[in-house]
Amino acid sequence: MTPALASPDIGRVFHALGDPTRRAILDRLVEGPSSVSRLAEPLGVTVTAIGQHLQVLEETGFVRTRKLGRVRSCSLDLAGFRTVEQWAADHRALWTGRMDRLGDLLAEDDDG
Amino acid sequence: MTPALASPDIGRVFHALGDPTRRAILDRLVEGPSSVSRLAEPLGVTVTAIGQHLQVLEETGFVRTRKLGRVRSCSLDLAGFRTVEQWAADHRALWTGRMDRLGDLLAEDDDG
DNA sequence: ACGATACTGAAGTCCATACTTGACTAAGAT
DNA sequence: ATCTTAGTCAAGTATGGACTTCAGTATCGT
Repeated sequence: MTPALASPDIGRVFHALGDPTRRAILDRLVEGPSSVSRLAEPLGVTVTAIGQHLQVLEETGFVRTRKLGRVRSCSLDLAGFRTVEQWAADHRALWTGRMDRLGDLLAEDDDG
Repeated sequence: MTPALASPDIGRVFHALGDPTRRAILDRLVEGPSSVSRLAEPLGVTVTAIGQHLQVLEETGFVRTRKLGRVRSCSLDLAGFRTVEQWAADHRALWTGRMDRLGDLLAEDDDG
């Protein structure tokens, strides 16, 4: 629904992906949903730290969580991923288009 | 040569894009090459700061610079952009594929 | 030669943030 | 009821990084 450039904060999205622990969480969630403590286990950090990362990942659309009993189940959310893809699509036209035109211009200097 | 997932420092690439000043530099360079001081002017930071950002952007493949006389000419480099696109392509298969299978398995309830 | 311009390097400041600990609540197990 | 497990909240620490100033170096204009 939200059009490409209306993406609220692409900076927060990139910032979220800039952290190795958060990327590790996402890698783990590709395998399927997980609880907070099971996410923490292999990463060598406390569950508190994971909770903080999860908040960032939720706010940026990479993770969705739901609390069932005392366990919080975390799963991938594709919204954040689509934000990145949309950014790439927008900037592909902008960046490569401009670069191609530059190439055209430089190649055409025999055409007065 | 090296396939997608071998990209060593995707973290550095995302970190580079996470900063608003660096994204502003890239936006400016879409218009064409620029000197360091001309990049600094509209951004309200010192040329030293721009120089530091340029180093990050060069190391992550977003900017190429060449020094001509006393002026450093900065232009867009598509390598960094392609790194992001490649990451998106790899994770599209991984993420959406897995999500689709999950959807098949669970026929899950969808909010939203 | 002289001054102005364009940048660079070292060093320091300051704030964001990734992490911790410890006290707490809530839910399941016995 | 009690103990244990799963997670949360509030502070606090500490390291990284975005930025500055100041002192250079090199190049250009006159």
